[in-house]
Amino acid sequence: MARTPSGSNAYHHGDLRSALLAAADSLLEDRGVEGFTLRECARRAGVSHAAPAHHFKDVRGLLTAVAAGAFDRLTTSMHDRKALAPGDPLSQLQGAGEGYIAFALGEPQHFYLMFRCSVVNTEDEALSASGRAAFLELERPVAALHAVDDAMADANGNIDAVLLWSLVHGFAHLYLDGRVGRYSELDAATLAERVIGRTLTALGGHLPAKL
Amino acid sequence: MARTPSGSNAYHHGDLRSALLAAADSLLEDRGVEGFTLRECARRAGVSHAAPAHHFKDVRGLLTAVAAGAFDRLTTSMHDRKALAPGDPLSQLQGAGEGYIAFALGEPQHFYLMFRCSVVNTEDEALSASGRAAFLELERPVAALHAVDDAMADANGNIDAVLLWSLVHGFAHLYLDGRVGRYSELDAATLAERVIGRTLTALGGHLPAKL
DNA sequence: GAGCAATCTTTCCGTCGTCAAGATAATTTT
DNA sequence: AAAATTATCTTGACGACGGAAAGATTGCTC
Repeated sequence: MARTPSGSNAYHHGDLRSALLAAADSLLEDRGVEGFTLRECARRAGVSHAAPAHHFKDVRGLLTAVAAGAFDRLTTSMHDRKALAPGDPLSQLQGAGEGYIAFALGEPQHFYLMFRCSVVNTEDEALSASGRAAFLELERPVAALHAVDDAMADANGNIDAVLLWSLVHGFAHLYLDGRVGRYSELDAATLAERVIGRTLTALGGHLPAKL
Repeated sequence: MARTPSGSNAYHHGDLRSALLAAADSLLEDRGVEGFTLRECARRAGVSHAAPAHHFKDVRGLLTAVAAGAFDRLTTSMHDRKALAPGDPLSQLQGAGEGYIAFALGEPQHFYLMFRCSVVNTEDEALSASGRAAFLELERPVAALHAVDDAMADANGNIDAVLLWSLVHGFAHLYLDGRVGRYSELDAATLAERVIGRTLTALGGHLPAKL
């Protein structure tokens, strides 16, 4: 198993599946989703253009696997930021949001891919599992916040999760498109930190009544 | 000028540019950005596959024009909603946000296209003008809100515009991806209304100090 | 060691975007 | 009004793409 140490075997690469995923990652980073090509991916892996079909049904299958891996890294990014933050729900939410945006800015092409449902097999088991895991990182602190304040939970149900998720998701997309940069001299991370912070303090200061 | 009334002239369609734009609109709606094809577009316009080149440099040029038109309709959608709302800045913002999302849900494929910078010529003059006009519909009420409350303007600068824009943009994308539907039995419009409403009341109730 | 399954290559097909060259219609010039 | 010019559209070609089919090679199983 593992890879054949016999140098360059024309046949039976040994771990072509992993090699293709690595090639796909670098190709995606270089050319973006639109410039992604199955044949170029095979070329980078040093293999014929029909080889990937034996490991992934088609280009969609390959990109689906790439997207699943990216979701896992998104989860990690959010998780890491939360670990550095204080334990209260608001700080945890701030960390999760910043982690979300940090991943998007760090791997823009992967981030695009993950939400391009027409390019990816949304019914894939691994992909949807990784997707759910990622968003749990954001939803758990929201639930914790509501647990602290029952009135808020009753009044707003799961609105807040959707709200914060929309916020960081939209910010990431708009910033990557270069549509918010000119609005501020702040760098992306600082701007994101303030946008999330302002939202959370507003929501947090809005616990009672008022709606 | 205008179109030749002489029925089906093989040559000199008369208004092929408009016909191609119409064909592109319907094709985009049917197949999405990924399924969009210049040849199929020409087919729908009843013209050879090389004809579009005389009116649009390439497929990117055609899609750029389509995107510009879509931005104009986005502007209209926001403008119309604001016209129906009360005149106070918060209500205007609520209307603009709902109009933004209403457009996205009504023309999802066009909405996708507008923000797919790798498929569109972002340096196109008409496109960027239409884009700026659309976002002004959202930014003007924010400025009005800050004019009412100077302290807020000083403290938050243009953060609020980025915040609200990110919110509606992210919500639209996530809802279209089917990622927020299962979180609520509410239909999209109602959910959007509540998300925006909750954000605005939180921000509005957060005028003084607190940061 | 023989058969079998998995893996990879080669070849082929239809479609794509773009280019070049030719044909036709409208416009301008003379 | 006729000729020349320009704009518009078609046809045909090219290379690149994704995918399918068939053949070659290797590793696994019995």
